[in-house]
Amino acid sequence: MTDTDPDQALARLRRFASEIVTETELGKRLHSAADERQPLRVKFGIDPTFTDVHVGHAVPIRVLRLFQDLGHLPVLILGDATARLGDPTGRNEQRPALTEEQVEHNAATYLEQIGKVLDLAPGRCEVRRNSEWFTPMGFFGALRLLSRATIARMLERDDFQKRIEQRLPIHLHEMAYPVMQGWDSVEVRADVEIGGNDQLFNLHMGRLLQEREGQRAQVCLTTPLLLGTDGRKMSKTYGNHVALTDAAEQVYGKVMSLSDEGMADWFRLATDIGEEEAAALLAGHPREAKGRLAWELCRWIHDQEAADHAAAEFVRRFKKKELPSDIPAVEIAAGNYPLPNLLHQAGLCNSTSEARRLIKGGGVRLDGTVVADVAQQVEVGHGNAVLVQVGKRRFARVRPA
RNA sequence: GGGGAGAUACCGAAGUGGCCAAACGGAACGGACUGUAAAUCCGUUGGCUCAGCCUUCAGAGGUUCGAAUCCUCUUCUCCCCA
Repeated sequence: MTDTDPDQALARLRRFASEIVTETELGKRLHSAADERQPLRVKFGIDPTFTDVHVGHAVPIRVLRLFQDLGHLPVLILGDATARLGDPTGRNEQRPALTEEQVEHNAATYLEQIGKVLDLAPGRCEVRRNSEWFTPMGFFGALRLLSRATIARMLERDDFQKRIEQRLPIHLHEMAYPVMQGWDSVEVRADVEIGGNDQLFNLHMGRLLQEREGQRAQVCLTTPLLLGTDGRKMSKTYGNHVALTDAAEQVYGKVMSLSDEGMADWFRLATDIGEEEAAALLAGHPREAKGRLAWELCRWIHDQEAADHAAAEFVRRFKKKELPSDIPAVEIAAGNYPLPNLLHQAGLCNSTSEARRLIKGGGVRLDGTVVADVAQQVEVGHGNAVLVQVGKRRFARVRPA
């Protein structure tokens, strides 16, 4: 335990909270934890359904980090059991089932990435997998657990409600999801659970189940959902996410294409910049503010050097409209190619048809000049690398293999 | 167990014998304008040896000169009744 004043701790946590159930209760627990020198057990669960953790996921993890810095104990739950089922939250269809191998692989990559935000050292953090208790539970154990929730309660969730209205299938096992997540809280005796604000229902389920088990119901702290590059909720499914595995240039570029409206949230949730400084930045030119934001994100996900480089590269490419300094080289068999085929072979387009369309649309440059002729022949021979550009972001130097 | 409706391209959704590679909308991509923002405007959106050809409308068969459209079976979903 650190000696941070509990009231101060609460104030710092509030920055990330969209809702706290209840704030009074959280305050009390922070106080009693300090008095008894007994860290709070702060739970956060993440299902290893994909290979990348993105910045949106990282928000609750940052809250976990904050709790950790305040001397509390994060309990990170890798939902290897729940991942195989799939969280129906916000879904209008069932998720595909994952195999055990996929889940294991994803779990490993998740831990590595989460380690960038949270100190995972034993003693500083507890990492659990929920297969630990769900596997031995057995069918009847599972039924006993499910008997604690009702259909009516589940139907309060509007994602289920919508699916019913739209006459989409809802499978029984999908209803099990919130109950499983709630049971995790019972198993780890969570004092607090963190989650995105779309998780509120699931977090409440944890309270309910804990009470039935005679435990003190956890405090729920939800964080606002970070919006992705297209203004929708950040999600891998939408492809609008900034991943913790993205290269610095990608991170910088993606952040720069955020909408202005979303910026304030990003400053608050994804950086450590203080409120006043953030307000000052936001009052200035949005481009400057966004540049700072992009730089901060790069520094966080990579390091300062990478951030500086990404910033310089960005200016070079989009302000001065120069070519990027590192254009990937692509080798293909030497020969004379019709332009569409060249683009396809070099991997810049998915098909020659797509290449033709882009050429007709004026989106293709050869050695810096727009080429609108579909029939253009390009010689790929010894010594002469051809600089090919498709749109604003796809570049390659094509040379013979 | 019985009855009814349905499965169309990335998604939503028209089409119900030839004029359908398939309306429309969303999304995406390219172009213009910019701050690689948003908004707006224009274009594109199955593949190819590209003014022509080839493969698509849940899957497998069938009818027909010709099928996304009709018939049979299969798989999946929704609704109603038991």
